[in-house]
Amino acid sequence: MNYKEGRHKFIQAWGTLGSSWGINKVMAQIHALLLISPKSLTTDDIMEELKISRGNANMNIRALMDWGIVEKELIVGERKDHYRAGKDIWELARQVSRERRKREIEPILKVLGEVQAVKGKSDEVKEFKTVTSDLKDFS
Amino acid sequence: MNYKEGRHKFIQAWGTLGSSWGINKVMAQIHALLLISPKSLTTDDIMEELKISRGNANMNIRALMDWGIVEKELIVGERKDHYRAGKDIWELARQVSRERRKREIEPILKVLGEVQAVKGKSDEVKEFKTVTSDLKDFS
DNA sequence: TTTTATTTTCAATAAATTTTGAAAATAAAG
DNA sequence: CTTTATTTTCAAAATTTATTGAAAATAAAA
Repeated sequence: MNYKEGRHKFIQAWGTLGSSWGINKVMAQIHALLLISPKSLTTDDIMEELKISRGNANMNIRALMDWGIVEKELIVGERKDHYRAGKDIWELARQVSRERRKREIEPILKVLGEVQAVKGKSDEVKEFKTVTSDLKDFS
Repeated sequence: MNYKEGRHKFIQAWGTLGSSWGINKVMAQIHALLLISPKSLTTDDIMEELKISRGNANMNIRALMDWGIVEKELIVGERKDHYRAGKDIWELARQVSRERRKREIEPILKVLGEVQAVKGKSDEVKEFKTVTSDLKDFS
């Protein structure tokens, strides 16, 4: 297999994986591209490689930076911004899990806490409190 | 807070959480409803509670059964099928993680294995092989 | 077998999400 | 300050995904 084929295959697969985990496909693809790139890339590099518009590229790069998994790199003598992704997979996993906790787990924990205040002693209410409490402990 | 409010709040929150993890909102809501229900429920119960169509209910119940986290329960003397969800949260987590591995992780592992066959010894190729190999090990 | 109840399917529709592209904003160079 | 390069924004369009509802299929009862 040549490099171009392999790269394409990997980027596509990473995009698909992202989709099924609630991450925008292009966002995952940009991340894949930066991950395997030895050099940092410009918005134009990314647009060209993934055949996407400037707006799309810009928004998804921004989202990756908000997630803390892509950074701007200043290259002296260059006008355009360059971007790169950290190569440490464990650190990546740690950061993604930190962000998902903050964005998605904490809100549900809040709800699970709130609904403990439900009044009543019917079977329905007992089951409800048991399950929501178990979920809270589990998280 | 009364039971109805609490239940509604929990079901909504569980649906939202599902969405952001790539699980259909209604599928997550049906699961939430069955989780907190002391008795097994019929398709009509679910339709009424979540205000969804029969087709939608049916398809998502089926999907939950395919995931192995909801089961049919036969009630003697009743025509309609009844459904229930397991209450053990750890077992639930184990089952979800087993299914996601099978459906989503295994395909990407396959790709990561395949792309190791890329030929070349440029920096690009070296970086590509290092990163994809690290990802494979990590998974 | 015929009738009635229930479940399943799936084309059409609706809703949600993503993508584009061009204008506005910002930043650097002349 | 003016011009040019670059980035950002966002309404409109395109695409993807979810939902409906009615017909077909299946299963139980009469």
